[in-house]
Amino acid sequence: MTRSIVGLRCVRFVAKRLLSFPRVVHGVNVSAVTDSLDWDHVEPPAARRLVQGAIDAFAERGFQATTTRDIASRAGMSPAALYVHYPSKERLLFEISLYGHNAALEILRSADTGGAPADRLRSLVAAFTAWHARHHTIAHVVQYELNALSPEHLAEVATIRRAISAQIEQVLTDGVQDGSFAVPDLPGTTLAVLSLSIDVARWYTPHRGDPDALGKLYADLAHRMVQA
Amino acid sequence: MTRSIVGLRCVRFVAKRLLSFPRVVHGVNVSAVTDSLDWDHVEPPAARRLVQGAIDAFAERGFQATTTRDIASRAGMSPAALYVHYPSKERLLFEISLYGHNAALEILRSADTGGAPADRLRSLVAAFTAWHARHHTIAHVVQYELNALSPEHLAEVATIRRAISAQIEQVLTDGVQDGSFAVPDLPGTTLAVLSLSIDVARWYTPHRGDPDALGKLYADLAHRMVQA
DNA sequence: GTCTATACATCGATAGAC
DNA sequence: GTCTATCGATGTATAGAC
Repeated sequence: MTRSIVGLRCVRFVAKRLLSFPRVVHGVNVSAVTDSLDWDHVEPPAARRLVQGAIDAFAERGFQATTTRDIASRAGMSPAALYVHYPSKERLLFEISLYGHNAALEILRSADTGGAPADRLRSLVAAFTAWHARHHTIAHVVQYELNALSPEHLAEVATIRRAISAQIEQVLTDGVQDGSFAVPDLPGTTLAVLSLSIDVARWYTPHRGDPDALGKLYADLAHRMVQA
Repeated sequence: MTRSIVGLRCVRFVAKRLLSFPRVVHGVNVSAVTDSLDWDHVEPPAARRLVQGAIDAFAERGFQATTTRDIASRAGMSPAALYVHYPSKERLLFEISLYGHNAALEILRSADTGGAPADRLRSLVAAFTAWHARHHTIAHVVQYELNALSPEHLAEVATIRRAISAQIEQVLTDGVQDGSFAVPDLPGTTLAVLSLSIDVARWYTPHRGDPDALGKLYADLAHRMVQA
């Protein structure tokens, strides 16, 4: 008896998964929109599916317009099941935003391999830009859903954002010091360089070209903005 | 009798206005956030107050998180009164978005006064950037609430957006032609120049400096990005 | 850990008096 | 053209069975 119930449940679950993937919304296939960022650290798999569904939904409609029903449905479960894994919709956003911010910072840090300031800047901008293109879905959530975070959670990601900004500013400072850069307004130019990459998350879609090629172009443009 | 009722209403109305202005939200005074863009063409004044309240609310919380009650309250009227002037919340957004896009395009066109491509580019970028800073509230709505528009309304503003893009691209094309610019990737660089200015609407607040000074800085950076 | 069912609040928009 | 009152839909989150 118990076995048959379990069996029925499994079948039902599989059927639901098959029915819900791929999904077509407004004529556009939005299945597996979530990019290749690793979410393996999220356990159990049901929680991971929720995170991936939430990223897609938040990027597509925005946090406020996304319903918990939508997120749960993308993860192949009922609305109530969401609350077993996350205490609120906002908490789900926070987990995504926090991990996304850390991933972006890590990309920047691992791209800063030393050498001449010009080479470092080019490497940083190329990596940061390509990340925003390649992971445009989560990048969109990271950059444009900040005001949906609670004040406490916002403060936490703001710390990471300051570290990201500091990473760029340091390279510009070094370049000014050794004379390879001419930067009249250091904070303003730092923000402009960041802006260039961040705004990619607003407009990028896969059909707009290769992320690495875009990174190279933007590295070029950023370098020209500051070179002496 | 009739007179006394009218009198009472006027008093009540004035009292409501005094109570609702200035407003403090989350410890921040948000009164008269709406910038100096002319909304004199919106008649009657009640409709104008709705537009101004909606701009502030949309920029502050986003379209989806803004309630019609909030908009009406900022305009000093009841929720129902909104529907006398606008048939829906989305229509209010569309009016704002349409006028904002047209204003931005007009700024660009009037800044393009001829001369050398370098001077034209600097003038365009300075004006477009300063506009996004000075009118950052409506610019935020213009740039970041597009997906809340109906498909038909989105198509209409998209036409204006293409004209804005074309204006920048033309200057770059002219500069390449006369040899003053070196632009390997014309569409990509056009987008990058636009990005720089547009992203201002994401981060700008009045305490971050003078819009015109920012415009000059960005004109400089954009020029350096493309000069031969 | 997932389900069905639902509590409870709030939203966009409407009805009808004045 | 503004109000009060409210409809019907929908949202987040919870209760309790399994």
